[in-house]
Amino acid sequence: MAGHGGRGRSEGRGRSGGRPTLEEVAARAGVGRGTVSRVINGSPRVSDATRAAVEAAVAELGYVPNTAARALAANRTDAIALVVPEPETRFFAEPYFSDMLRGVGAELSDTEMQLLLIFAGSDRERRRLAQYLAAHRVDGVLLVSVHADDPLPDLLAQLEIPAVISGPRSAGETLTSVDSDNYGGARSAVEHLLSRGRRRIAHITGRLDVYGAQCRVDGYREALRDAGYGTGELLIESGDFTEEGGRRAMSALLAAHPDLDAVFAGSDVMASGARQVLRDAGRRIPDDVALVGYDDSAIARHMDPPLTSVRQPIVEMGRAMIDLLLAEIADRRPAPVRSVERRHAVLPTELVTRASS
Amino acid sequence: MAGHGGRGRSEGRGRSGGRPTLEEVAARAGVGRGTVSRVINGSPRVSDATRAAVEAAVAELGYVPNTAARALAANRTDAIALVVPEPETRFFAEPYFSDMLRGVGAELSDTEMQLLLIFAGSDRERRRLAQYLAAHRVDGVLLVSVHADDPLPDLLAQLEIPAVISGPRSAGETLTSVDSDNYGGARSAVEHLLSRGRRRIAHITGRLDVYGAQCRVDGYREALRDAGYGTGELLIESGDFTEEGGRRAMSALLAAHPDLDAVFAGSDVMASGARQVLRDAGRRIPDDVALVGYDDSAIARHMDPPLTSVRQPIVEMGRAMIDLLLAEIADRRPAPVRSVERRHAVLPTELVTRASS
DNA sequence: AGGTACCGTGGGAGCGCTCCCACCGGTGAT
DNA sequence: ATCACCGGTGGGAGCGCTCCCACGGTACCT
Repeated sequence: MAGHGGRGRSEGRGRSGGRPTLEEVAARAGVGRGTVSRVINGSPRVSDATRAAVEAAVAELGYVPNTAARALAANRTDAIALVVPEPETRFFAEPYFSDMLRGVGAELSDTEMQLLLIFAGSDRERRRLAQYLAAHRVDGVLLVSVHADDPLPDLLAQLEIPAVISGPRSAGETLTSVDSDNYGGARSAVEHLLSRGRRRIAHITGRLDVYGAQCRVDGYREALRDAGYGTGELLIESGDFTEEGGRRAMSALLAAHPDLDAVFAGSDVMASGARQVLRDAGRRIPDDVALVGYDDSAIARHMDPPLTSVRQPIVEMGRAMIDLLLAEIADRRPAPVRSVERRHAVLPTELVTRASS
Repeated sequence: MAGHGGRGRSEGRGRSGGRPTLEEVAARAGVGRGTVSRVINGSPRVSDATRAAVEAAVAELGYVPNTAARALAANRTDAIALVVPEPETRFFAEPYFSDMLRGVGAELSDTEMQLLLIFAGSDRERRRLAQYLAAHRVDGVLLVSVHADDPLPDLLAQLEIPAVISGPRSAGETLTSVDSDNYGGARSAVEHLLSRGRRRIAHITGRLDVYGAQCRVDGYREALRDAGYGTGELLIESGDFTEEGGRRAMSALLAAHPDLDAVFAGSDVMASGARQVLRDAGRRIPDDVALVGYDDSAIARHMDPPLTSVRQPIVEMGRAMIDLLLAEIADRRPAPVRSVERRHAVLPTELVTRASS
C-alpha cells in the first residue's frame, strides 16, 4: 500500500511494509533474477539444488508474484471471462447458468486462471463489456446463450481474443464451440416414443432461428424416416420456446391431426404449455397422448405427470468449454495463428424417462 | 497479442497490430506523455484546448489504457471482490445473494471499478482466496454472510486490505460494516402484534452466536418491556435458523405456554417450522396464534396463510457497502491511515403485513 | 589437443503507465 | 523594473516482471 511509482522512493528500499520482489528473493537465494523467474514459472531448465534454494527463499520471504508486473511484461492476464448476455435475474433464475458455472469453476480450479463473471444484459453493460474487451483485460472469453444476431462474436474475432461459444449459432460456426447433441437427443426421444408403441408422433419446435432447435427438428425427422415414415407423415408445428407458443402449437396440431398419440416438444416449457391444451381437450397423459420434453429442467420433475425429458450435460459442457479455451489460448501464445481449424465439441444427451411417456 | 517484453521488438514500432500507447497518443496530439495521462485521468490541471486535442487523438487512435501498466505504476487494480464464504449452490439458492449482487452492481456501474465474484466455500477455495488476497489483486473486499469464527476478516486486516462486512460479527465489529436494523425490525414486528391485540407473544430466536439474531432478541425484549411487560413474561426459545429448529422451539413453547397467542420467529424458515407444529396442535393461524417471520423471503409469500415478515433492504445494503468500501479505498490512498474510526451503516427494515397476523 | 554442443545461469532491456520535479510564460505585488 | 507566484506542461525515473542474449562450465566428439 505504501510505495508508489516515481522517484520518490529511491532512498533505501526498506524491508518492512512493502511486499518482497523477485529481486529480493534472488538476493536471498544467492541467484539471479532470471533464475527465480524460471523457478516461479516452473521452467525445467533449473538444477534441483538451485530450485530448492529459491523455493526456500520464496517461503521465508512470503513472496507472492506481482500480477500486474507479470501481466505487463508477458502481455497476458491469466484471467478469462464468462460473458452472460442476459440480465442478472435470468442468470439466477435458470439452473442452466448455475450448472455451467459449476463445470467451469471445477475445471478451472486446477489452474492459475481467474474467472470473471460479466453480465451484458443492458446496452450500458454491453458498452462496458466492449470497453473491457478492447482493453484486453482477459486472455479469453466464454460465451453462453448468445442470440443469432449478437455482434459480440464478431467483436471478439476482430480483437483476436480467443473465445468459445456454447450453442453454436449455425452449422458453420466460426468460433470454437461446445454443444450438446441436439440431433441425437431428439432422435432418442422419438425412438423412445416409437419403442413405446406410439405411431402418430408430433413435434413442437423451438424458434427455428436457433441452431439447436433446428437440429432437434432434424433428429425428429430422421428418426421417423429411418422408421419408415414418409415426409408427408411428419407432424411439425413451430413454437418459440415459450409456454404460450407451446399452447398455440399444440392447439394447431390437435386440430389438424386429432389422431396423434405422442408429442415431442423442443423444450420443457413448451411441453408444459402443450400439456395444458391436451388436458383441456380431454386427452389423458400418457394414456391417450405421450409427452416428452427437452432440457430436463425443474419443470419436468414437477409436472403432473412428471415429464420425460432430454437432459443436456451442462456441467460437462462447462468443463469442455474451459478445455477448449485454454487450448486455444495456449495455441495462440507462440504464433498468432497456428491451428486455424476450429474445434467443435458435441456432448451426448441422456433421455430421462418419467411417467409422461 | 503480438509484441512481448524484451528487446525483440526494438525495430520500428509499426502502427498495425499493436494497441496504441500513451506515447503515441501524445505524439499525435502534439503534447507530452504527462499531459495525456492527466486528461485520461480527468485531472483539472489541463487547459481546455489541450484537453480537446488529446481527446481527439484518443478517439482517432482508439486508445484504451493498458490496465496492467497502470496497475503496476499506480499500485492499484481498480477491482474489488465480493467474497461469498459459501458453496456456489447456496449462492444460487438464496435470493439474498442475488439481491446483494444487484445492489452492488448498480452502485458500481458508475465507476471504473470491476467486480469479482469469489466463492470460498471449500477449504481449497479458501486457500486460493488467501493467495489471491496476498497478491493484492483487488483494492478492496466485500464480505457477506461471514460466520463468527471466520479467520477471513483478520487476514484482511493483516494484509491491510480495505473491507466492508455485511452483518457485523458483534457490537464491536472492527471492520466497516453494513447491517439492517435488526433491533428495530424485531421491535416493529412485536409492536405490530401488540397493536393487533396479542398479549402473549413468544419469540423463536436464531443462532445466538449470530449478532443479528441477538439484536432481534433485544428488539423483542425491549418492545415488550416498553409495553409494560416484566422480564418474567418473556417467552423466548432458541432455534438455529433451520426449519427443524423452528419446529423444536415451537413445540417447547407450546408445551410451556399453551396460552400464547402470537409467535415472532427470527427467520421465515423457522416460522415455517413453527407453523407445522402449530397446525399439528390444532391452532389456527392467525385466529388462535398470529405468526410473524423475518427476511420476507419467497417462503413468506408462499406460506399458507401468507406470512407477515420483516423485510431487509438487501439491495440498498449492497449499495451502501460499495459506498463505504470506495470511501475507505479513497481514504487510504494518500496516507496509509487517516480516519481510523470505522463506519457502520444501519439501514431500516420494513414490516410486510400479510394474512398470518 | 582442439572443437562443438549444450546446460544452467546472470542480467540488460523493455512492457506502458503514473508520479513528480523542473521549467515555461504570464500575472500581480513590491 | 524586479521578484515571487501559479497554472499549465514536458519528460525522467521507476513500478516488478518476462524475455532473451551472452557467458562459463562440463561432456563428448574428432
